[in-house]
Amino acid sequence: MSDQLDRDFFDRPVVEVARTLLGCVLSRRSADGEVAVRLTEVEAYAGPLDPASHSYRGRTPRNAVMWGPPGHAYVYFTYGMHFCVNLVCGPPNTASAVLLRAGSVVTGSSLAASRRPRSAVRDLARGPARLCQALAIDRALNGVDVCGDPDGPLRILAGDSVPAGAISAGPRTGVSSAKDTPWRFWITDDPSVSPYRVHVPKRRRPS
DNA sequence: CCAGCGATCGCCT
DNA sequence: GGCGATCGCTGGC
Repeated sequence: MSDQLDRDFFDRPVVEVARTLLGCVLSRRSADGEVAVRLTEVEAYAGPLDPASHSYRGRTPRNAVMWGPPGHAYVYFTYGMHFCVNLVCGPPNTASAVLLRAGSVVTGSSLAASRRPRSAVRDLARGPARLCQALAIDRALNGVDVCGDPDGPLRILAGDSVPAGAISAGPRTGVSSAKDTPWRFWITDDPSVSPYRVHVPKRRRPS
């Protein structure tokens, strides 16, 4: 078994944290059992100066957790049906966070599959909302400490370190602003990495 | 107060 | 590769 990361891990520049999180393990324990994924794809969001960040327009009730201490989960609801999970990074009060976009299931694959019955194994946590579905992450986990509580419902654990040469970088997915900032990181050629999609603004249906 | 739209996914062709 | 589902945050009025 691997050790839980400590708070200091997150008290660093967000891009460095993002790269280092690749290969680490996110474990979710619930009444049903445990599901854990090895992280294969992440994105860095750098706080109020980053136009793509939820904290860009300042503190709101939704993003309040981003201004809290590092090493906590920021869970948000989007598109009227999906949850996504971030890990808050330091230094404190910089409101930066890493979005966890994809992983491969390493523990509890049958439980994960029961939560996503139509999903192929490689797709169980392939995408930020699928990852939350496979791990049963929802609003109830917003703000939980992932590195300071060994008995917590959501923990981040050390994994095999990923060599720098095995990491790719590119623009963040589905983000309309700052598309020249290569702050999406993934393990090169890993099948659980989500397909890249450029942001396409939606047109309203003509009446 | 409320219209617009998003760090998406799954089903359809 | 296109499109509909579905809801709460945000900012403009």
